[in-house]
Amino acid sequence: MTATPLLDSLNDAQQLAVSAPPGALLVLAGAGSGKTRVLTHRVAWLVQTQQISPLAVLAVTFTNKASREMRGRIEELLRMPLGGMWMGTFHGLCHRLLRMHFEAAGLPQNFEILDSDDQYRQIRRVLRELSLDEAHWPPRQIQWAINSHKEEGRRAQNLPAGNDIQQQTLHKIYLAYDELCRRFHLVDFAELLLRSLELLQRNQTIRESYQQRFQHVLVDEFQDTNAIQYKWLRLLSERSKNLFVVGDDDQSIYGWRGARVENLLSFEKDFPGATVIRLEQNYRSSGNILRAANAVIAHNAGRLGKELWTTRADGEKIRLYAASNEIDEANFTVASIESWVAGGNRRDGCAVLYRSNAQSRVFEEKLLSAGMPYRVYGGLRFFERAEIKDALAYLRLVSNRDSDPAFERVVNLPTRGIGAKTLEEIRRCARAQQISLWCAAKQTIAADRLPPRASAAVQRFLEIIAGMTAATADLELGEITDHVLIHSGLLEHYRNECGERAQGKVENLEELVTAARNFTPDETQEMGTLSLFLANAALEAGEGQADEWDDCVQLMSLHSAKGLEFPLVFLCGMEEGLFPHQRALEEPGRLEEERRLCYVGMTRAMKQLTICHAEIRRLYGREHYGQPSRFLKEIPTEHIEEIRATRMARSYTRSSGYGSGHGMGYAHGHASGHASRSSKNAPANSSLHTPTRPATPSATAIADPGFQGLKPGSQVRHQKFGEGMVLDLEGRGEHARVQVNFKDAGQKWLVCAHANLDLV
DNA sequence: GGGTTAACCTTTTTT
DNA sequence: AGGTTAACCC
Repeated sequence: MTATPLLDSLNDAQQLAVSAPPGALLVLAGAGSGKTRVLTHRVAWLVQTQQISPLAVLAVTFTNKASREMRGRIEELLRMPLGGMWMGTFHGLCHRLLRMHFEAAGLPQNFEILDSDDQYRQIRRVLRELSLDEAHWPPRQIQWAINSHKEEGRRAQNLPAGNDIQQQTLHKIYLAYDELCRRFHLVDFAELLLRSLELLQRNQTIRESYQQRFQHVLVDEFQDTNAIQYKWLRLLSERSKNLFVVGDDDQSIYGWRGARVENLLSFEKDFPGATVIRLEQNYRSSGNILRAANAVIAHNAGRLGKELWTTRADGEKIRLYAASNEIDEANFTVASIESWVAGGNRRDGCAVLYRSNAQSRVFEEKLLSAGMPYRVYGGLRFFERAEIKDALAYLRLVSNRDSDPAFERVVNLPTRGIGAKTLEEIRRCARAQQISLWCAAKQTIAADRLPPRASAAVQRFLEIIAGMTAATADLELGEITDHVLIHSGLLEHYRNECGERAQGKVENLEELVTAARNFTPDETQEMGTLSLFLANAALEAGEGQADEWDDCVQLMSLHSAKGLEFPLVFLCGMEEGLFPHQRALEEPGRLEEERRLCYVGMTRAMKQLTICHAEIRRLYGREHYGQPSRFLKEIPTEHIEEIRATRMARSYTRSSGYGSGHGMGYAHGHASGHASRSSKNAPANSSLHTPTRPATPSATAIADPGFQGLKPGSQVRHQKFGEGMVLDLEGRGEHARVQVNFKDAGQKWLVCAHANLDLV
């Protein structure tokens, strides 16, 4: 028994962390080691035993979901509501700061949040205004570049103009974009963070009041923080020095979007005297799974170092299945799930994990034909759907007519005779006088610069908006939304659209009214409920799928799986080029992140982990010969059991929809399968399929004279590049190409007809 | 203004 | 391959 019941249910390391004395503290929390428990108990402990007011605590997470869950759990522990405690995502908290101190932050009170889609549109608008060709200046890349700058804290004004024309133009676009945002009161996601940081940096009074208020700052998923988030945290905890961060360098999988593991790796250096506590006891996975995951992650260099252990039994070995293609892979997976469910287990205990979302389709098809309910994570979320964004745009105009993004979006939706010409005229007027599109539209009509028809159409649009504003002034949010949907003509527009999708859109719009009716702002401010609703829609896009099925198989990318756990996990598509992803192989330093992703995937599994790879995979209309992922070779063989397909269960051709699966037809191999595992390096030689592979298109390609008898695994010599191994083949005849990994020259695609390759 | 065709892109995702 | 988006034509 410990001093407080809060600590009773914790292990030694967890107790140490939860009851640590004030100061900087890093909890290195391995997968499944009770990270969330430590965070929630820490807050509860501070409040309960240290007489810290919840108002003096700042707790930061990365997702709204995590934040909600954490709040709920702490409230449960304390048996009291945490009402005024500052707890939320970085973006949510920064937004709150900016709303409260908009003036000091140099923002108008009615600033609007741009989500990435809105931001993309604005960038295109800037490109248009600068007369830059989108083909040469891809908006996506510009968006990425601008966000990277902001996330590193670099303002356009402070950037050097750059040496080459590329950099100079980018700089020009960045400047113009920021100017546009300033002019129209727009704040993008990165801007929320940067602006908030600058507010604290520049305004001493505000800074000190928050530094004084927040006696304890706690951060979840610290390995995912980017440069400004880290600065923001340091600044806020500068006075109290109580920064409690929880993270796992081995689960850092968002480096590609600006997250800096370095923040975690150098924590002890940045905070001299900081305590580091390791949580290494894993409560999730059985021994085989855990040791295999440990072995894989051990291949990474530059780790803080951690080795998970468990008191659990070894459990089942990791099942390894070499599928002939992605269809076979899906059939096998579905069959396995079927027998698991037949054994009385829940479907939602099964997860199919993959590297890229494109892989989900085959699984969906097979699950569908097996009559197995499933749920795919990822994809468009509620507030990101086009029809919802249309409706929100109307609401935005009602709340603030000067919102240009909203104006652009719905001025002619449903179509009301306002075409590109008319719009261009209005835009020109707006640009020339630095006024909003709304004002420009008014002026354009007044100045009689439009043909009568167009003029009348614009006039009608302005009246619709003005009419809605007047009519909804005294209504509740739900009724406002309802009114706007009807009087904008939007609902009618989607009702008239035919097809299944249109019906879903109408349903979504109706759901929006429900969402609006149920919306209760969690902060009472001078801002109208409508504005808060709109800000909330941008910050919290809602669940990926509207209807959450009760008990269904879970399909998701490895990234989405972080933080979750399932008794039964399938890790699919474990092939070189797919996982680790080709793009990751091309960029230096990305391989380790892929390995961490693999580690994350493996450690999701509690009872049984199945890893699949396919010898041939059709992806984006091409067929690829994938060698088994290098990560497989990093798993000690004693943790692996190979599953072999009996001939009958195998789906050899793509067209046969054979083998919807009956949980039969797969034979369990034993540890003796090591020899054949190593043979997977040269899949074409595997005795399993070579003799019986029929003339699939790919097999034809191999027999094609263009390939001169090359196949994956062949050793070849090139006059210039030297020796190498064939990785992949595609196309046929004179267009046939071959991918070779040369010892010295690296990976290259060559046209067979010209390459003059010699078989070694 | 609506419907059709052609070009395009396709890692991972939250806010 | 497949889906979306942009240009294009009536």
